Amino acid sequence: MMSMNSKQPHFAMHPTLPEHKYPSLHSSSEAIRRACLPTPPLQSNLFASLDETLLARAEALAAVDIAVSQGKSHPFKPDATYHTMNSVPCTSTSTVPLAHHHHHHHHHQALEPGDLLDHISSPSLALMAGAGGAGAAGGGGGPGGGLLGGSAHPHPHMHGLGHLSHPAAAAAMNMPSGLPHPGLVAAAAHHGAAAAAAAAAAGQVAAASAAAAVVGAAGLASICDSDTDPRELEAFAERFKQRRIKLGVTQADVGSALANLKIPGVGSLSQSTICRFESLTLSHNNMIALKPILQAWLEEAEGAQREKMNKPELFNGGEKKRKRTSIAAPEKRSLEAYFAVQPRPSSEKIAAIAEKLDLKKNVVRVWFCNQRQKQKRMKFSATY
DNA sequence: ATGCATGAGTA
DNA sequence: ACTCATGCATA
Repeated sequence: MMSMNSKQPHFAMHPTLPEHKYPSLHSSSEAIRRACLPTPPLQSNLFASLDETLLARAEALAAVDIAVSQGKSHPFKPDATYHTMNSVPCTSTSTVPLAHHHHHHHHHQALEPGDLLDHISSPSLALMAGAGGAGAAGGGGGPGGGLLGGSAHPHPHMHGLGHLSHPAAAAAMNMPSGLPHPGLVAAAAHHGAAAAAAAAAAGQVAAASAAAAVVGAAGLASICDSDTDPRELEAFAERFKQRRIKLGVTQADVGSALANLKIPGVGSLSQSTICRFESLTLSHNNMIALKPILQAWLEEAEGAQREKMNKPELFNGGEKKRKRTSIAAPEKRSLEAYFAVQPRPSSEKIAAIAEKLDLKKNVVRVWFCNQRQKQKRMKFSATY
């Protein structure tokens, strides 16, 4: 009832970063991408009118899939696992069997910050938080290792970066003309002040200052064209990974060590995010936002390493685990079929699909959201 | 490495 | 209700 809630992941204490940097390179790619992926008005209209037909077709396919798979190997509902979170009761037409609330907990996986943090004057230790521990790169050992978030509280969620590039992305995506305002954007990209101004104009004041702070404090290079060049990003990602490995630190280690950089507005990141950065499976803007930070860490870590090596600290951790919903292959194929005809189904359609597939509406909705996000990932941007 | 999920900020 | 950045859990 009063579940204080286990661990709301994000805290988002700070807003976004307003970097509207639009190198011609980038914008054109984005424009192209947008022109291709999203359904043009024409198609939209078609769907609007033929929607039922198409949907029916997709459903038919889905139905077949389901029938087949059910006959083969799909005796139970895919909803087997359901996370505890407050995943909304979902008025799902599905009977909502029983979401076993396995309640929350408080991640106390972190070690005693007070003790350690008090001593982390030495960069090596701080920057390499838990290095040598988990083999995240090998298979996952998540951040369970330890989060020395700059924050002293139990929640390991200290997204420092927050939504660094929201505005930029949003602006980009919402710019139907394809080519936004290169001038303004470009300028913003080159000057912190300009960026702030531009952001302010856009209504992202806080974000602007945050961005400026980040750049300044870290001594990170200002956002330049080269930073937005996909090829540069790719090259950096590769260099980063190699040097990271050379340092003997895992992706998870890097993520937690970021908090020790003490860059205003920058907290720790997960192994997932570091992994995605290295594999370019993040949005273009996300890559651009993270690059300077990871670069700063890399430099610090390398400097600290040759300076001195430290003794390992122990951390513990370990608490609750939430379950992850797993959508069975047949259902997934059906969803893909629907997605093909309508990437953005209405709430009603989502509900209908959910019912047909015997999945919770929320699960279906999220699946579509994630599917859309996937299309936008750098790797497959096909912009270059 | 990736699938499913949360949440802030927006529209 | 969506987008985006991110994360936990897991293959």
